[in-house]
Amino acid sequence: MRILVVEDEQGIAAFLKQGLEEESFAVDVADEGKKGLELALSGEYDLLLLDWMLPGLSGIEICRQFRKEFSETPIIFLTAKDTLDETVFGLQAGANDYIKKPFHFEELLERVKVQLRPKSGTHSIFVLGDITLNTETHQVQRGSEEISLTQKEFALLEYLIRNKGKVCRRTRIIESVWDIHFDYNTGVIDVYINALRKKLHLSEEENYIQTVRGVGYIAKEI
Amino acid sequence: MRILVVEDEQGIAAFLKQGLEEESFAVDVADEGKKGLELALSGEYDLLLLDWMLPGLSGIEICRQFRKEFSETPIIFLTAKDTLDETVFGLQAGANDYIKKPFHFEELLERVKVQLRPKSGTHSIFVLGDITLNTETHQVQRGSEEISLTQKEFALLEYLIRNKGKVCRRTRIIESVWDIHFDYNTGVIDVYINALRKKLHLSEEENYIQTVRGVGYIAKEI
DNA sequence: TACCATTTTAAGCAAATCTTAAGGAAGCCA
DNA sequence: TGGCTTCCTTAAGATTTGCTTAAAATGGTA
Repeated sequence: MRILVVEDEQGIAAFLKQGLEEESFAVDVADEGKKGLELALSGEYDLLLLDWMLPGLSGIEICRQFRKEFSETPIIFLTAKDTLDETVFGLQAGANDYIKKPFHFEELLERVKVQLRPKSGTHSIFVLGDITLNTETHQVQRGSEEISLTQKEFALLEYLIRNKGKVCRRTRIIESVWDIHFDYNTGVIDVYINALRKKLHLSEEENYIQTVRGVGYIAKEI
Repeated sequence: MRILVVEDEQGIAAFLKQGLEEESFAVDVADEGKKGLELALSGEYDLLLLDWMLPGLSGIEICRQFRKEFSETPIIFLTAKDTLDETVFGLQAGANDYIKKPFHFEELLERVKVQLRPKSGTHSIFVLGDITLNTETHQVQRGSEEISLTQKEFALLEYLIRNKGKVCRRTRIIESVWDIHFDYNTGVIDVYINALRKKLHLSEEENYIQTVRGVGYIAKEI
């Protein structure tokens, strides 16, 4: 799941980025309105977090313009206390929710998940064959055996399982898991796929993670 | 735990009643606004589930009136998609959460539990293996040995044990225990984890507080 | 004010993790 | 089959992260 944060206050932006990334979202930050809209319109994001007051373009203006192109992507506003009354306009402009500053991260996360749920089903347990992945406890099991994965391994496996049955293209993987949007001529994915297959003891017959030559990989029940 | 459901659609009401009763809640249903408010004001309920659109009194009106008498009892709204924008007013009127229709029962249950947690979780003694933590007396014991902790140490341990079995991400910890809601760049957590492990004499085998690299820590029975 | 316990910062070290690179294997097409 | 591309595998170097310790800052109290 990719989230765009448009926020000019460095501290808040960094805090959001880190917190959301710990919840295994891929997060990009724009510190200014025009840049924010530009990124948003790329259509790569599953959710937008917009500050209300922004240099360049205001949050509400971004919201309006963005809604012309994308009607589904949820938008959440971050509003300061003294502009709270105006949030009605934000909701009229197509926002889905708003959060008062200062906010608790937990609350924000809740709301983010609420917005994303109908789309992705933010259940914390994912299953692939006899493999289970729990985002709450950060545990992975194969049958009854507990598998210890590193951060990146975990993120990659989560991405694959979330997209179970669909081909995951290398570009998308590198974007979502590594947050790299350019120049992805690197072999990291291969290395990590290899590590996953090893740690999960995947054999020829139990090939839950199959390679699609020239395209990417696919996680499949067999 | 008693729950009042105010909902005019028979099907949904029955569905909720059965589901919640299976979770061993005591559930009453009102199919109309006035009756709902009347029952609610009896003060017998630990939580209210209010439909947004109701014959008689609207959900939001019930919410407002009810809040005048009971400021603590949590209220959750059930809102249809097309009235979603208005839920803001619900939250302003004193609701604690809202759920979009159609919803998954599991999701609703989760939210109900979240709302009831602060009340039901008033147990003052928490246990982790042979460690006990008493929030009332502010005492911690390992076996029969009394462990003397500082405030922060205590708060951190309490947070970890309250979330026993779940990964506690660093951002969350810093929020809940240190009350820092913006970018942090500090090693305090490490220092305090270290202090806890020392004071509790945690060894390799009795590793009740495990680190989840790149994410945070997890308190675990072994 | 001066003392003490507590909290926070800082820094060096160790270890896990991430990335790169390179040689070999396997798939694809003429 | 031969040549090309893509993928697998491994290992070494680079980077990040967490542990530990000590010293500095903070805050309460006599």
